[in-house]
Amino acid sequence: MSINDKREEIVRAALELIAENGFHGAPMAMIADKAGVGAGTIYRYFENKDVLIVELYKDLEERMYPVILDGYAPDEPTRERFLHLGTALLRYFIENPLDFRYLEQFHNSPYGVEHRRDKILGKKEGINVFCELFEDGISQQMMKDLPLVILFALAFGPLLSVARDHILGFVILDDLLITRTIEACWDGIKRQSVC
Amino acid sequence: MSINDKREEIVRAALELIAENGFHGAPMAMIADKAGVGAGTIYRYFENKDVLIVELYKDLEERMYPVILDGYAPDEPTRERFLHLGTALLRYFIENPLDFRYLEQFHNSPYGVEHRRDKILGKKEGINVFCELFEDGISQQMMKDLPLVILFALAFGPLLSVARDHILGFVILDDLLITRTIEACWDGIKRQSVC
DNA sequence: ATAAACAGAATGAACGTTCATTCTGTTGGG
DNA sequence: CCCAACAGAATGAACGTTCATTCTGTTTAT
Repeated sequence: MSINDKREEIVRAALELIAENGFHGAPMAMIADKAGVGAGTIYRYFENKDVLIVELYKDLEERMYPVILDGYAPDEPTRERFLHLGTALLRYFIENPLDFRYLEQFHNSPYGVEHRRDKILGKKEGINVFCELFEDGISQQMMKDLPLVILFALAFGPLLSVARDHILGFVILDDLLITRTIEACWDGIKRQSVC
Repeated sequence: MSINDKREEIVRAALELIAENGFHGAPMAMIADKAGVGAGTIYRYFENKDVLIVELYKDLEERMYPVILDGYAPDEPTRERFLHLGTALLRYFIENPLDFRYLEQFHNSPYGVEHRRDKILGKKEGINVFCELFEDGISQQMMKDLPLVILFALAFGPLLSVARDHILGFVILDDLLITRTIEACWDGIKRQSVC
């Protein structure tokens, strides 16, 4: 097994165990076992458990963004761009339930809050596509004039909920249902025309 | 201190510590300390930590429902009923951040998933008001004809997100913003008229 | 006086991390 | 071409800490 394979195995094992059992249901010894390495070996690749957890998060983000942005055309109309991103994101979560569960665990932990604070205050890259989209939408008067965080909540809150429901088996999302859900999210953020 | 006071103190201490630090940042000894009782005393009131956690959850639910249902008129139009419930819920979370944080911790833990499964499959009471509202809305063709879980996600997903953002200080929700957010949620679930 | 309620010390299981040792592959002198 | 010497990767038993829970002696109420 090459060096990269070994790191890869550790990361994969950690992802699986943490996604399924949470941070505290994934002792280092168990991760080592599942990865097929000795307990001490993990520490040759990651300084400690916290570092492993954060690195794994970064890995996931890097894997995710290209997939979501695949086929994304910044010159399409706002609505189409939103539907593209929303659909891609929801599909990614459904097709990669381990990734989704891990991201949830991470976001609901102290790591996640810290990370979130950095992103919102310090404007890290990555979510920029989303920010731009929303800022465009507002300035074109296509979207409601609400603070960005609220637009994010309206757009992605439901998305996370339905992804979780699907993964836990509370609903089965087929293509039609995915489309209709994302369109409903759009209805939430779009400026309602007077009828 | 009467017997009920002592139980009350334990529950309050547990709520505070778990809401702020998570289940694993709230050791029994610390809860005992904060409650002003001995560590062993907790076990006179709760068989073990799990029982304490679940009982605390039930306490919160019982405290919450009356507040949210206060002033709720089942004969009002669907839209008004939805705005009432949504606003009341969001307000409750904002005014009781400890309760909110605890509920989040709970829902994102194995306890919560279990509980959720029971509710959705076994139809426990409590969320019935919400179910009725959505079923009404669908049959009156006021709401989109989507599975209940998805309507729930569209309605409450954003609500949880903004509550969290407010509590973490990422946004400050005043009365106007609360109203506009809930109205946006309504836009998400309501049937869009053709323009 | 008695028994229930209580506090906090004691207990043992579980965990993250360390480190002395083993294993593995590479180098270089003959 | 061979193998002795070596480097550093890998290992897992052992350590110290933390925690839920239990035990024990004391206090309190009746």
